[in-house]
Amino acid sequence: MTAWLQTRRPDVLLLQELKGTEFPSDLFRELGYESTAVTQKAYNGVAVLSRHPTETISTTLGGDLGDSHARFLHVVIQGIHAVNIYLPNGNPVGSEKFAYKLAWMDRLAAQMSEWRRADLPVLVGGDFNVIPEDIDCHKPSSWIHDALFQPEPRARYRRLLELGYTDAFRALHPGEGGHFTFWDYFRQAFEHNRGIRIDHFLLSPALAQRLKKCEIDVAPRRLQKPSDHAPILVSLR
DNA sequence: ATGTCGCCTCATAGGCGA
Repeated sequence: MTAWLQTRRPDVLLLQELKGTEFPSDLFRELGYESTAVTQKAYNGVAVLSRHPTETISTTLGGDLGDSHARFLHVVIQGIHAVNIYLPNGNPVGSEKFAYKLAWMDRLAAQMSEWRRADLPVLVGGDFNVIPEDIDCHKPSSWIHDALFQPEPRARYRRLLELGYTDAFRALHPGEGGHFTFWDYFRQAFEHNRGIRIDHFLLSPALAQRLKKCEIDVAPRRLQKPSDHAPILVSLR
């Protein structure tokens, strides 16, 4: 990951699924990045790395004071509200975890609606754990029983777009299938490009106007011991 | 149902979440 960081030198990097309480801030500082991390033991965890000064606005998603999962981090960097999310997976369908996912998405919609009312320049990025459309997976029939593909989370994802947010990748690549950000470790899924597009950047109108480029970098997925996700990059004017 | 990976613990195997 540090090799990738040094090669690509993004201004900002949003990380999800830290899965531990240790975060190597010193390492990233040596590479020129300040870091803000929200962690918990074993599960979840999100962090923002930035080459520019970062102001932390919130480390929790509103709407449920009893929710202690480390899944949300809202910062401001160079006037842009960058919100890093690790949206609940929700499997198995119909479980308490599925209900938590839907409730979390309703809370996110409420928050994103507020930001729209205030007309803030907002970028929400991260692992949404939602396959928005059929073209965002290699074969819909393989996913019909999965929480990431259910009508309810997909309707809630569309609701976020209806609030006025732009799916950065889809806006620049309309109708293009075969572009994924996640492939299972099983059965050589990556080698066969049997994946899903679940990591997204949603941009408020002011930032959507500045959208220049959005690409998925599949190269890290080919390395030894890779993450099951590939990074998605967005460039703004 | 299964496949793989990485974390955790009443730990060196099995459960859990992905």
